[in-house]
Amino acid sequence: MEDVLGNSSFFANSFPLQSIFDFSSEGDKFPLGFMELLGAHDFATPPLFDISQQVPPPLKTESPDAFNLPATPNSSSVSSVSSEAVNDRKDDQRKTKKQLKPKKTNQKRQREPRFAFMTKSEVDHLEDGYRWRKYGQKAVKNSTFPRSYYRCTSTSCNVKKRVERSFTDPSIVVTTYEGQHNHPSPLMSRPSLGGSHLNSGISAGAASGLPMQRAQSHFYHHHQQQLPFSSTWSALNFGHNGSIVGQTSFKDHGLLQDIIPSHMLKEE
DNA sequence: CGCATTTGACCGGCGC
DNA sequence: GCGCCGGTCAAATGCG
Repeated sequence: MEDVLGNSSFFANSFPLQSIFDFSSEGDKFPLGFMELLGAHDFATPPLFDISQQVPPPLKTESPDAFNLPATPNSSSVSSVSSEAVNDRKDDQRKTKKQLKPKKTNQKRQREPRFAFMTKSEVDHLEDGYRWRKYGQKAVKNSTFPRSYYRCTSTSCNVKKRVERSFTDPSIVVTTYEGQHNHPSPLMSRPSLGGSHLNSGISAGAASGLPMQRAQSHFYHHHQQQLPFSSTWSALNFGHNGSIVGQTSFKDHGLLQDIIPSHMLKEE
């Protein structure tokens, strides 16, 4: 499971993404090309394509910056802004659920920043250095494949991810991360996983607590940090025949031209 | 025995 | 107001 990254990486379909996350209404294509989505550019423009389509800007007193880092690595002391909010709400919800006590939280559901990526893989659950527990599975509308919901097993870490196969290309797995790890990867110390590139690459992120967080800001979420993206991704060992679709050269259009539909590129 | 997965039920948000 | 849908819970079950 080492040399999987060479497994024909390319920006395969972009349509599945579009349909899945509906960045924009179908008619309008992307306001930004996929390149921007990947953070290849500095998109200073706000939520043109928030995958969580709900971004309620004025609801909380969170500045975009605060939103950017709901659970900062340093604030792993848990009590950080939005992540905590989510936790509270969930806890509340869980408790009240059985007792049918509908406590109306006035505020809209506050979501963690999310980012998604596509991976060409035969297996659904890709190894990304963290341990995940599956907590749900749902059938996806317009797709024959179910969507699986995972949560980080680390107690204080409420990072979630959902995994589903692309409807249009079953060989592609779409993984959406939500939230940020406030702990280093539990698997990093495992020698078995310690591919050299994994170790070296991920350590930078892990040192700060979260390898994923960097990539996160570069992806679909509209807040961004200037951090090395590709190294992070390559650092992640998406084992099991997995290869990040689009991990490769996004600095120029190269591959993209072949794969991304014209309407994507013409927007630039 | 402890942990992960499965799966049906439940809940809230949203569109009509 | 109602129904649909996405997301989550938690009991039951499986597995190492």
